[in-house]
Amino acid sequence: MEHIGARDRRVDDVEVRQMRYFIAVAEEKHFGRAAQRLHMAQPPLSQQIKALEEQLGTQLLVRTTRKVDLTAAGELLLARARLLLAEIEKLEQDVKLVGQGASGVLRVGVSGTATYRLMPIIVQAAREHMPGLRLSVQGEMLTPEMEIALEEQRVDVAVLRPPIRSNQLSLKFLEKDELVVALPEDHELASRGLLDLADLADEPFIAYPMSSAVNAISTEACRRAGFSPQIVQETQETSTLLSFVAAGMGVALVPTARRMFALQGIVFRQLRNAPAVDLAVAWKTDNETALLKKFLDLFETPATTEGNQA
Amino acid sequence: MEHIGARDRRVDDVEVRQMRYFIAVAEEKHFGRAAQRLHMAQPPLSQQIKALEEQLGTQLLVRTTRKVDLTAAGELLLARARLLLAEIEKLEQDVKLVGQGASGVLRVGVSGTATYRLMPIIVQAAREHMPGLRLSVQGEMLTPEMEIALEEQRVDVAVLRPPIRSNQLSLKFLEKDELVVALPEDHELASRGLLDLADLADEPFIAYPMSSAVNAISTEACRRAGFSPQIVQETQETSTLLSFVAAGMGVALVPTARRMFALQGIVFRQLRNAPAVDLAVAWKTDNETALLKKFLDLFETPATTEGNQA
DNA sequence: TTGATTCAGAGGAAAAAAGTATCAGTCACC
DNA sequence: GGTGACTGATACTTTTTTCCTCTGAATCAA
Repeated sequence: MEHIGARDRRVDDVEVRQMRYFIAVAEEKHFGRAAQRLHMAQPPLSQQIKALEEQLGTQLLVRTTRKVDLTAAGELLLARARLLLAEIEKLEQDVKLVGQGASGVLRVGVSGTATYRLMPIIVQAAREHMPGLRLSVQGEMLTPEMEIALEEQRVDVAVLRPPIRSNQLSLKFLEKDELVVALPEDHELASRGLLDLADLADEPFIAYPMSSAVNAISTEACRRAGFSPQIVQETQETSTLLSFVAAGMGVALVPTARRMFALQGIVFRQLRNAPAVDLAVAWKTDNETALLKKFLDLFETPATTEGNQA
Repeated sequence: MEHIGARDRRVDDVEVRQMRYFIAVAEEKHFGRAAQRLHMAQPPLSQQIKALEEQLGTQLLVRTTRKVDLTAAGELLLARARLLLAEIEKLEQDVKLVGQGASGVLRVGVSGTATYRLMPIIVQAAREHMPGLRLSVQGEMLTPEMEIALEEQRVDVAVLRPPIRSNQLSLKFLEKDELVVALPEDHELASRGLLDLADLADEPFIAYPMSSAVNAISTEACRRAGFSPQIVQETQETSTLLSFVAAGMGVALVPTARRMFALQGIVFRQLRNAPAVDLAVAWKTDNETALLKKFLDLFETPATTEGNQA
């Protein structure tokens, strides 16, 4: 005899068409209207639904001549079938796109805070517009690291904070992020809405490493505000940095994080005349891959505020 | 005339049957054998594949009379169609279960170690407080995987290790697990009761993948202890990981496992100032099913140690 | 060149789906 | 309580789709 793989069944398969039919009926709660919506007559629709119920061995609808209702199983099927159809449509699109030649792998480096805020957006956009593209993301990097990685072609694109030293790289400005103050929630300054940098003159600071752009800007801003920050702890990872703040070890200046970590024990407060750091996307100028170009195009759409990017 | 909703298309729909056919051909790389496997003749199979290609407007296969190969689009379709079919089968099962009187089905994703320790407790609690609920559990997953699965609603709840990037998800803190050292029982350090991380500086490490939270925390902790772990083997499954340790290939850091594997050949040792990883339950914020709410309530009862969760 | 192998096409048979006509149950309303 | 309007199911026919058999064209090995 012959072994029949479970994958190769035939007859009693639920088909996409049946799911569409079921969704229509479930949504309209009315065979007639559903049939109309599907541009078909009512009897074959009834038949298909009945067949579906038989295939699943389960009653999906409670029919009276007066109205149609969903059983629990029907509700489940409705919810999941909708998702499934959406997935199938997405798959169709993706296959078409890949058929038209969008595919490959890009290695992306991302700087500290952008890892959590911007990167998911980028990944999402890439998924949408460049399906088949694999992104290999390395987060929580510092600008100098990324410069070297770009030059050595260990990454293809980097989301970093200018300025950069290298002249082999190209930059595209993305946005300007104001720095905000991260405070332990029980800190006395936490009760105030808007702070001056000078208010922090005597506070212990948790800071990014010296080589980071955020640190450079922060230190410079403090100097102008008339004090030199007392750094008690230095750390590269934003998540770690914020844990230190939560633990009450000090305060920190971090780039605006609109919907950042709902981190317990931390509050964010705005600064008057807040210093700001730029965010830009960088790539090696002589890298002229079609894939890279298309990826960079993803950054075009949002109103690319042409700010200064030094 | 009449507006046709995008959901209600007809003719050019990709059907489940076609996907099955395509998978067979793609796997066999041979129309004849695929047809045999599908219990049909070869010509109709060719026709269906051709029709599929036309519907997608994309070439999926490169045929010579000598062999069949996949295009990039074909590879994509193969991978995704497999997943899709698996989901459809799962859906069928779930609908049947609910039809037979289960009050509902929740799909749960669970991260590595929690699979063995916490999951049985959860399942037990669910059985007790929500009889009729069927849990469909997928274990040994990584946080990024689960995030995507939650967003795409392929799972309803996930037990994962923060941090998460997505902002569509909600989190509820569960517990903090200290990392312990897993050692081969004949290891020289096994004779000591409490270890320092620095003791492991020269040991070969078996580690979870880079994208896992445990790996991130471990690596960071080692860095602080003044060394960079030498990773000789990477693996996703805790059971596999521990087998490597048992085989004497190296040591590993794993989350506390009170009643973990009584795996022969392994001993666990505590660490001084042990790093810890959080465990949380996550769900898609806009999923407001009654079933999900009730399930989440199960996590309320234990004295929810309010720790900070970076 | 010949034979074996493999995929595609043509035309007819079988199966599935859709259409038409009709029936039977329920409810609103007089 | 009877009547008519409305709704979904059934019976049967027509149309469409899928599948099968037979055959042909292309490729490769000997």
